[in-house]
Amino acid sequence: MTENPKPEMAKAYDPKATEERLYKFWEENGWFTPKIDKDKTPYVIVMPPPNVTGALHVGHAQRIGVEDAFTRWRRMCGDNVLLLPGVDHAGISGETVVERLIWKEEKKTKNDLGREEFLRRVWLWMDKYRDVIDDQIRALGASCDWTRKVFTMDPGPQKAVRTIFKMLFDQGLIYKAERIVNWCPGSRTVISDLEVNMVEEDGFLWHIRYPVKGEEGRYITVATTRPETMLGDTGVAVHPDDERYKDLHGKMLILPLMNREIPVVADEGVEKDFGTGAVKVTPGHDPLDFEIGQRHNLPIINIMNKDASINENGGKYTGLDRFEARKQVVKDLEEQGFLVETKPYHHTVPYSDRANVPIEPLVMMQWWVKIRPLSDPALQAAYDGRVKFVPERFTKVYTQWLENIHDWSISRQLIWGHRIPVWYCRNCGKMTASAEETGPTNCEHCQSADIYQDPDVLDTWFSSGLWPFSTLGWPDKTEDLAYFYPGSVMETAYDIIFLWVARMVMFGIYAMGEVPFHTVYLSGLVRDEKGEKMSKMKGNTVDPLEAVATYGSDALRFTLLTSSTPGVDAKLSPTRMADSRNFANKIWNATRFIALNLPADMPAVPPEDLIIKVEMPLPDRWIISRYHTLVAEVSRLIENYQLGEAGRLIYDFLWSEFCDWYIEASKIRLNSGDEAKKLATQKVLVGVLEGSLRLLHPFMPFVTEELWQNLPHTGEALIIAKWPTPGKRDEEAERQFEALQQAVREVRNAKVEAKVESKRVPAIIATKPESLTLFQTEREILIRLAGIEAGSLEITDNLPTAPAQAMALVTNAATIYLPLSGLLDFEQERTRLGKEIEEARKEVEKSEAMLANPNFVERAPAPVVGKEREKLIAAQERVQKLQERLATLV
RNA sequence: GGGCAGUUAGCUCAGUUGGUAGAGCGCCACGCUUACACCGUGGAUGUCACAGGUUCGAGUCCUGUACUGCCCACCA
Repeated sequence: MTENPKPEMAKAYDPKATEERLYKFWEENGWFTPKIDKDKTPYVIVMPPPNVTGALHVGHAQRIGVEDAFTRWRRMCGDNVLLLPGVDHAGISGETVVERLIWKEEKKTKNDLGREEFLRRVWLWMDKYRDVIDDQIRALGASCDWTRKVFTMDPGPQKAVRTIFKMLFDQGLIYKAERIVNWCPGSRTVISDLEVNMVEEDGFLWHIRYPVKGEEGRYITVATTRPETMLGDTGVAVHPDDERYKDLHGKMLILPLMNREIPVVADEGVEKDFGTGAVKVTPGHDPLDFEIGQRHNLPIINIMNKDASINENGGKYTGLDRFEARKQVVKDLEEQGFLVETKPYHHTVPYSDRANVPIEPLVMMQWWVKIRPLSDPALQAAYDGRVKFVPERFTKVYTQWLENIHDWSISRQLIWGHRIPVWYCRNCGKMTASAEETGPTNCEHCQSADIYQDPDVLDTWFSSGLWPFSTLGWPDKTEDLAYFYPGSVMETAYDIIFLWVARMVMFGIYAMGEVPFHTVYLSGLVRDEKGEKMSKMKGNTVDPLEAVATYGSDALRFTLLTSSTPGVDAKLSPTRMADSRNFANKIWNATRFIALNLPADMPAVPPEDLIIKVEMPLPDRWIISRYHTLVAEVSRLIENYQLGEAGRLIYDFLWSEFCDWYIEASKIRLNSGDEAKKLATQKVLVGVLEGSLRLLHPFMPFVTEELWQNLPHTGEALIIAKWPTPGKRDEEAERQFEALQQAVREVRNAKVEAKVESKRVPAIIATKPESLTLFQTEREILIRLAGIEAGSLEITDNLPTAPAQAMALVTNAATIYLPLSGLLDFEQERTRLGKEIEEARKEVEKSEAMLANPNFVERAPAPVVGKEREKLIAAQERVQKLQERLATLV
């Protein structure tokens, strides 16, 4: 194994000094790379491949943190774990990035270069940049198997794409059709419905009148938000039942500006109550109009070029940009008296998610996936629970979308991407699909060699949908595929359930006959401090590498994991990251304290050796018991995907219980001079800390590994240490220690309240008989932690007369007198006791009321009622003792 | 138009089988106790958005309302 050179422990934790070294240590020892082993259970998370074109943002950091936390947890549980990394070629944005670069440097377009040359350039760019984000993933500590890293344009995934395309094509599930599609004039390609955003805008609703042919002075007034499209109008539609227009059905209108005759048609799709009740029909440029046109056999006139300028069908407007044309059309209509009115109108406009410009609906021939045969099984998988969502509510989001799904347009008019593996025959005109890398040599129908390939490429999400199995070698029957498919958990953000998750399920079932993962864990979005979505344009992004540099990788990860709940957006604040950094430093110093004083031959204390024995000192029994509780809780929470809550529990345990109480208490025995006691204590210190570090490792991999290496241990590394199993608790010890804690807190509190200057105060403790032994045995804890003057401390269960010049502190197990001779202000003490009595009385009243309710006593579970009775008795005793004391102060 | 979340201490948020509200930060007061000032000790602050209901008991379940955010949807 590769050695991990460890320096002396510094006074504060320095992430920079450890992170890179440990990552290398883990990776070089092969712990990220699972070996196929039939006797072990595989656990697989295929990482969502980030786009090559962008650096990682904190959202990625969060997801990678979640993925790696589950991965590390299962690895420690003994599973054969694979976290598979990859990169996506990012279709449109990949192409755009390179286009811009070439334009900037050479003032050339991709058309100037030609397909082959442009592709060559893209590949050059990709080869240079596709490994850049690897370093970021490493910096975040992801324990992924780099030997299996995949790029969506690698030969494997390329083959997978061609293969599934051919399968679907041959079965008629991929087809070509002319339909109205979303054309993005910015990217000059078709995009799918999911890539269209509806953006609210203030626009206008223009009312235009169309003269009725042959009826001088009669018009139909239509309303439109896009007057320029009238150039392509081939009809006007009204509702069949609309009395206003009934006599006009079938009549002809004269289209203004174009002087074309267009018919009035009656169609159910028109809303009578909206606008004027009459709709201009532009089948070439509007989805609804397209349908109406189909129903009434209206001609389709395309008036736009690919860049959304008006084409030769636009009369005098030919060559104008669509927005220029709009102005001009409105102006002309107004001048010619056709414009009735212009109303301001707030509406939604479809924008291209890719280029951030309004899309243009166009009628075009494109490739489609006939989706129902794929979506129905994917739907079924969610219905019957073969695919579960965390949180559960997203199941409905998923199913509702699939229930209403439309065919998927998969062709893109781009160069960069998976090219459609279909060849056209110039001889017979038929199509040949092929999965071969080189394509077919002849038309499969007429054997002609005169064939050429479709120029388009596929939607990026087409290849992404194959990711869970294309990464493992499909369609080849590889060992990886047989062993690691299906995966376990798919972790991603909820905004790509449709774009990605649904398609993986569809393709997974189609190609493999089995769902690609049993659980979909959905992270929320990470927002900035104000709760706004982070984006480069707003400039409010947090660079994970900067956060890592400032606070450390563990701090960033711990913050992201503990400040969020699955599926809920989280705000990232620097103070939270500082908290987490402080936590890392806290456990660093706790370990430093423990490790510093250990004997050289100190044996390892594995968690399974943490067994409570009756002869152990109380603090040992207490902390071990608390530790076992923690193990059980944390394990349960992680199994239920509640990483945040699990992380918080570990934080509280280590900071509050282990550091503040156990370590402080342990100092007594460490300094006692008794070597046997010292060693016994050290064993518990080491054992509990080591076990807790195991629990914390998935959350803070770097510090925990580093600290673990500094403690006595068996095994090579924490990353491959065994996940602890909970042992037996000792509830009696927990109760006793709590009694001690209560006493200590009371004294500390009293000292502050009475403004005692001296560090140590005298005390007399009158215990209940059953607590006498406890207080006597743990005398040193009281002295040290509460700050009691050792020489004066008297512990008895038989105190004939209470000291007069003393504060009296009443706990459940004892009354503690602090004889502050001369310092005690009687008036103040009476007031204090009065307040305490009042508080205790309130408790008594509350409990009494509950217990007086027969319904509560009869119907509530026995333990709940019992607990309430105990509370009542304790409170009553408290009131009584406080009153007695108050009486003596008169 | 349909759907889904959120609304808890000054701030950021936890609170998953309904048992009577927590953490961190911030604030106030102390404190260099030989691991840690990236620290320790103590303290203050909440009709858990609002209105009903179910229940012995509701921050937690049901109904409705308000505000905020998100998703889906072919009203020109």
